[in-house]
Amino acid sequence: MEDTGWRPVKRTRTFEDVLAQIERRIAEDGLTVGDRLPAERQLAEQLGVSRSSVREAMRVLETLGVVSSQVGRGPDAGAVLTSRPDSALTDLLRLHLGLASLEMREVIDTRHMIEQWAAAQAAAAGADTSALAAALAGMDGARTAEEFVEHDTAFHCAIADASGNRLIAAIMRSLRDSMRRYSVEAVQRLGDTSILRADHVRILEAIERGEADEAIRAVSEHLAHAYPSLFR
Amino acid sequence: MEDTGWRPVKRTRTFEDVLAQIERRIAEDGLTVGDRLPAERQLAEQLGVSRSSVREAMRVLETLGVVSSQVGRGPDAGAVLTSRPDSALTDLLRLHLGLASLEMREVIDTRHMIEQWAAAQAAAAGADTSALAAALAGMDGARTAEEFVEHDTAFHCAIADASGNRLIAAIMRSLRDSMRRYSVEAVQRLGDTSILRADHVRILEAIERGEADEAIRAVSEHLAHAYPSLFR
DNA sequence: ACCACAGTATGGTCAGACCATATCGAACCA
DNA sequence: TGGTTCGATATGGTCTGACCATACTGTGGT
Repeated sequence: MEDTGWRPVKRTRTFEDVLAQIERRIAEDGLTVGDRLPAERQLAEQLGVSRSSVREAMRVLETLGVVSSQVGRGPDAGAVLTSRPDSALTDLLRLHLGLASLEMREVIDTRHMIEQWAAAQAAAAGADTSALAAALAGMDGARTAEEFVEHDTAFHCAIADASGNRLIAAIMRSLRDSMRRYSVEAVQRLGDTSILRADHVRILEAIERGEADEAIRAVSEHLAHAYPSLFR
Repeated sequence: MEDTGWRPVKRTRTFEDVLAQIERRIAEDGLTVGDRLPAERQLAEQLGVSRSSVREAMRVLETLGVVSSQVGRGPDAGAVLTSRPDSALTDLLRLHLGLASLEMREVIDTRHMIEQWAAAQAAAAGADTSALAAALAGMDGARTAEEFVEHDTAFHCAIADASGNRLIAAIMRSLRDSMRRYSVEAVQRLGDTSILRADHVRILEAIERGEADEAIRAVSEHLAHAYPSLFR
């Protein structure tokens, strides 16, 4: 017997339909950050699906950092459109590192690339360096490796922020978050952080003076100092 | 009356607990790609939660590209650990672009950065260029802008693959996916693709000859040709 | 050795209930 | 008039239990 009809190669799950509908509404209605989505029950009725399916779609959107759900009542309750790609990227990196489908080496190389680029951009753009100086001061006051790394992270994320590219900045934050433990160990192994401090000052001054090439060199040498075992 | 106890500042939802438990088991049991998670009902019973909560956790893991669920019965059924960060990143970018919380300019600048780096790495590592050549041939045979862009994407992703860094490669694929429509329009506006072809050949040869600096220059000039409106 | 078919484990979906939380609003009191 | 209290209500969070669709498993017959 001949089979004239098509069989769908890939089933479409209900929550995927819901996702598509929500995405369509975002595009068509021009929704943006701060706007509210309909309530779960309402959305379920509108789309003719169960609330469970709507909830699964919400979970996806929340995971991707696109909505944030609050309970209760009032203007702030419900699912609100947000823009938090950072935690999504952080979760992504952490889980894939945990699965050993990514290696720390790859994360650090990526960070190296981003940081050079961001420092050069910041220098070329004559970016504000007050956040960098503040982080530097924080490192000077740090009394544990954890504290030091916290402010060190702030310093390097501030460079990414200064580049003016929000995607780069988000990736940078996620990279730093996911390698935090590793960084603490690296600082503890290093013991003396005075070399790192000199590197930071050099980076800061290069950006302040608008010297992009020098900023790139400074970043590169800084990473070689911080993670000597990874550089050939 | 004094309140001696702490009130949790942030409620913990059940599915977040489930996520943490699954992540812990992945780490403790050393689970990796290809291993199976317990069935939803079984997991729910083990953790003392409802199946709904387990399912919401699964949806999150699936969104992050860490598990893949198949229905049915047998060794391939159920939730299997995978490593597909690409679609997660693609969804992330697409949604945030849709919310106007990211601009195409930022995506293209990021691509510029990655591509320079990847080309330099590939050149320095003496990477295999057969995939690049194949993509080049595909572009020559393309008869529509869509077809051209498809092979063009393959070419540039092959550069990222050749860098040997899977994180970079995944980001590259996502960037290209999310800017696909934009690329097609750019090619249509351009009309003649012979300049792009010359650029591609130049990039390919630079990588083959191991000339990292020339590869960087070639990539940079190529992007300036492809998106003239974005370059100062 | 092959094939047909019932059994079963799996995810997918639904309906309906109840809970916790936060606001709103009306009634009440000063 | 102003404030306070407290019930109503809208929201997400969770659970239960059912049923469906799918795809393998095993059994029994040929």
